[in-house]
Amino acid sequence: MPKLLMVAEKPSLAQSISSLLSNGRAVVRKGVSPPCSVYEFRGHFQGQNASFRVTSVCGHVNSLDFTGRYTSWELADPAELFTVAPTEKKEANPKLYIVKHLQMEAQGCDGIVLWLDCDKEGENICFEVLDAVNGYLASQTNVWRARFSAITQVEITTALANLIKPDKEAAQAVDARQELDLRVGCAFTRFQTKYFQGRYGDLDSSLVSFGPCQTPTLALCVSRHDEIQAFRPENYWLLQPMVVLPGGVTLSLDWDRGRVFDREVVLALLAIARSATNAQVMSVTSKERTKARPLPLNTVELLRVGSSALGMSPQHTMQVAEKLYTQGYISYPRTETSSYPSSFDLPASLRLLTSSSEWGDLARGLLEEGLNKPRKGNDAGDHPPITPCLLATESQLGSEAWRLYDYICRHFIATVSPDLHYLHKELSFWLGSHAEHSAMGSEEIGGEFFTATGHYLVSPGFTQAMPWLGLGPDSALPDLVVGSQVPVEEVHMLERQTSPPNYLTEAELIGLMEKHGIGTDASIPVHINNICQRNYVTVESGRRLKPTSLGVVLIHGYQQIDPELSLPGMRAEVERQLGLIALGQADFRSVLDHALDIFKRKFHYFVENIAGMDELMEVSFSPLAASGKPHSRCGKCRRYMKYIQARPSRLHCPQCGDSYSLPPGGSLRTYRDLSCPLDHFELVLWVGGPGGGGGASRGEAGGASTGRSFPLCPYCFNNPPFEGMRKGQGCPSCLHPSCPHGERALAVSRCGSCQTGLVLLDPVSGPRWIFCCNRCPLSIRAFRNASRVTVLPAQAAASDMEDGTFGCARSSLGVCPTCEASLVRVEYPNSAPSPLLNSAPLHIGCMFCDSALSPLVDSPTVRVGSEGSTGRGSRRGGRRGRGSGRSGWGSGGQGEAGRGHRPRDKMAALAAYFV
DNA sequence: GCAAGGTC
Repeated sequence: MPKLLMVAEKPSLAQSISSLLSNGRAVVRKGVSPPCSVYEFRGHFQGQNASFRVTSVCGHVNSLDFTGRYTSWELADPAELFTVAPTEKKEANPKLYIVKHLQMEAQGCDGIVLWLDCDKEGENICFEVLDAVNGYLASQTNVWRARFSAITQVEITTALANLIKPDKEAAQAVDARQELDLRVGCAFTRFQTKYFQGRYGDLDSSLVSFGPCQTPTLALCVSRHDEIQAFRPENYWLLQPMVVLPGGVTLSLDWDRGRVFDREVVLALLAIARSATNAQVMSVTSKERTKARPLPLNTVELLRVGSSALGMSPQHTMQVAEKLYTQGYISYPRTETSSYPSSFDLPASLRLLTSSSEWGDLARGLLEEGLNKPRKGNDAGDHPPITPCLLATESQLGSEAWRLYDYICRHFIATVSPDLHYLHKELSFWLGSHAEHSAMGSEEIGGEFFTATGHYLVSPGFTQAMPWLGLGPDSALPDLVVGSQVPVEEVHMLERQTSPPNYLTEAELIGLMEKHGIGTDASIPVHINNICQRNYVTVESGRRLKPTSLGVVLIHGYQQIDPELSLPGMRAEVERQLGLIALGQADFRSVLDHALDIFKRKFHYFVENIAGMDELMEVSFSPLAASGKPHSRCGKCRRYMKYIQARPSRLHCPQCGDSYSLPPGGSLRTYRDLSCPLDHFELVLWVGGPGGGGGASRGEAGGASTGRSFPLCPYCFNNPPFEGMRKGQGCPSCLHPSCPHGERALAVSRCGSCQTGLVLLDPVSGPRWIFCCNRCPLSIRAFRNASRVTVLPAQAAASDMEDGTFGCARSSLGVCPTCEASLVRVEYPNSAPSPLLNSAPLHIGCMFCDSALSPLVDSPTVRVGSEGSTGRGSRRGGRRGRGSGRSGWGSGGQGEAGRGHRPRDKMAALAAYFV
C-alpha cells in the first residue's frame, strides 16, 4: 500500500486537512519539531488504498542571508552587497528542527503532496520542503501540489482528487524578492547607519534602517506631517439663521452655500437674509437611507479596529489574536478574505453565542428570525474571515483579550444582521425679499437657501451588536408643509478658520499601506513597529503617528536625492516585475539582475549625493564631536572622551575620532579612576536601567534591562583582548590572569544554577554585598554592612595561613577543602559590633562552608522575567548564557599559575546549597 | 546591528 507524506504550511492546517480527509479518524503523534504534529490515517489515493501521513512546516523553512565576511559591517563595503556578496539559505528557525522533522517523516513514504498555502510564498515553501526531503522519499517523481481555496470538506477532497505540480516560476518570483530585499535593504541600512552615526550624536536610534516597505510607510507619515506644516489657516464665514417653530422652539438652519471665504460677499448676503422676517419652506423631502452591515472580518480590518477602537498596536493586536486562536476561541486570525465561503455554517457559529450574557439575546433573535445574508467582500482564497469558535467569558480571557474577543463576536453577529434603516428628512427654507415687494413680478429678487435635517430610526439592524455605530437619538423635524412660513428670530454671521489635518492615525496608515500594496496582512504590523522602534515616528494620543526629526529628515533627504526611494509605488513596481517571473513571462535571472542593477545605481547616486541629506541633518542634529559630556580618559591620547547617552550609547574620543560602543540602555559612571592594565583606558561602570526583561548576565552586552551593573573597559568591550572572549563583555568576564577586575580575581565558585558561569563578587555592591553569576541571572546577597569584602587570590591566602582569622584550618592556597570555592576576606567597620564570631572585625573563610560566614550569606535568587521577581534558584531556574565557548576557570592552560584549580564535578556541598 | 516574508 503506498504511503504518502502531506505537508501543510502550519500546524493548524495539518490538523484540519487530516481531520477533513479522515473524517476525524486520524491518529496523532508528536514529531521531531515540537510545534508540528503528525497525523496518520488510511484512505484512497488515485483509485487505490493508501496510507497518509500529514504534517506541516511553520512558514518558510529557510531564510536568506549573506555568508562569510559579508555578514560583517566592518569587513564588507555595503556596495559589495548588490552583486559581489554571495548569499545562502539557512534554516529559518533552527530551534524548530523543521528540516530534520521533514526528513524523518519522509522516510518510508512513496510520494509527497504539498498542501502549502496557495500563493507565491506557499509555492516557494513547496520547494523548500522538497529540498529538505530530497533523498529521503522513496521516489523523486511522485511529487504533487494540492490546489485549494478554502479549508472545507469539498475543497480539500476535490483538491486531493485533482492534484497538480508545484509551480517553479511562482517560487522563483519569491526567491528573487528575497534576494532583492536582502541586498538592497542591507546595503542602504548599513551605509546610512554607519554614515549618520559617525557624524551625529543625538539621532537616538540604534539603527538608521532602509527597506522597500518600511521607508514608504514612513513616507506616508511624513507626507501628512508636511501637509500640516504647509497648512495656513484661512478665515471663512457662514450664515446661520435661527427660526422660531410653532410651539416656540428655535431651530438653527444650515446655509446651502456652506463656507464662504469672501467677507464682503457674506456681508451682502447677510443683509439679504436679514431683510426677511419669515423663512419660507420651499421643499420637504423624506428618504429612507441605510447604513450597511460590516463585511466579514479580515486581518487588516481587525488591526484597524484594534488600533482605533481598542488602542492596541497592530503588533500587540496580532499577539492577542494569535493567543485567542491557539486557545480555540477564534478562527485563524491571518486572512485577507472578507467573504464567508458558501459552505460556512453561519448558524452554528451563531449558536455558540446564544448562552452569552452579552450577545446571547441578539444571537437567539437572529436564529429565530433567520440570519441575514452576509455581504460578499474579497475572496483571497486563503482562510475564512475571523469568527468566534468557542464561547468565552471575560474572566477566562482577562480584560484585554476579552475586549478583542468581544469585538470579534459583535462583528460576527453584525455581519449576519440586517442593515440599519432610517429616514432622512430635509426641510429647505428661503430667506429673502419677497416677490410682492417687487414691481417686476412673481419671482424672488434675492434670497438665500438654508436647510434643516433630521433623522428617524426605522430599524437598528446590526448596530444592536455594534451600538457605537448607531444613529444616536432621533433628531426630529417639525411637521411643516411647503409654503408655510416661520418667523426668523435672528441671522448670525459666524467667522471661522480652516484647521489643519491631524497626524495620521495608525488605522489610517494601515488603510493606506493596504491601498498602496505595502506589506501584507502579516507584515504590516512589523513595518509599523519598525518605524516606531527606529525612532522615525512616535505614537501620540489617539494612536496618531507623528514623525520625529529623524524620520522627517530621512524622507526629505530621499525626496531631494532620489524621490523614488521613498515613493509607495516603488514596491508595487518591483512586485509587478516579480509577477512576470511567476507568470513565466520573464526570466528569474534577468529580472533580478535588472532590478539589482537599478538599485545599485540608485545606491551609488545616493552615496555620492549624501551631502544633500547632511544639510538637512545638520539643522536638526548635533555633530558627534559636539555631543555628549566629558566622561573618562581615552587610553590612546589620555584626553577625556565624551559619553553620548542617546542611542546608540557610546564613548567618543574627539581627539582620536574613535567611538566605543556601550551596552544598550542604562547609564555610565566613572569607576574609581581605575584603568585597564592592557590598554590604559579608564574603566567605566555601566549601570543597567530599572525593569525590563532579565536573562542577560553580568558583564554581557544586552544586559541593559537587567538592572545590574558591571565595570568595563571601553576598548576591551569592543576589541576582546583574549582568545575565547566575545565582543561586548565587561571586566567580570575578562580572562586577564591578574587584573583585579577580571573574573579570576572575583570568582568564588562555579555557578550551581547554570553550571557554566562563575559566581563573582560585585566589588562595588557594598555595603549590601552581592555575588552574581557571570552567565545566568543568579545572585547571592551576603555580609550586609561589611566594610570590605574581597576574594582571596590563591597565593596571597597562603601568607595568612597561620593567623587566627582563618575559619577553614588546613585549607591550602585560599581554597575551601570541602567545596573548593575560593575563600573570601570579610571586614566589618569598628563602629559597630561585627556579626562575626566573638565580634571579630575580620574573618577569612569559605562563604558556603565556614560556620562563621555561611550564616551571613542569603539563599541564591534568580531574577525572573521583567518584574524583577526573585525565586529560589533551582536546577531549572537559571538561564544559560548565550553560548559557553569558554571553559570554566583553570582549564585550557590559561594562567594555571594564578588561580588554577579545577573544581570537582561532584561539588556535593555546593550543589546541595544551590538546588 | 541590516530586508521582507512566512509562522510559533
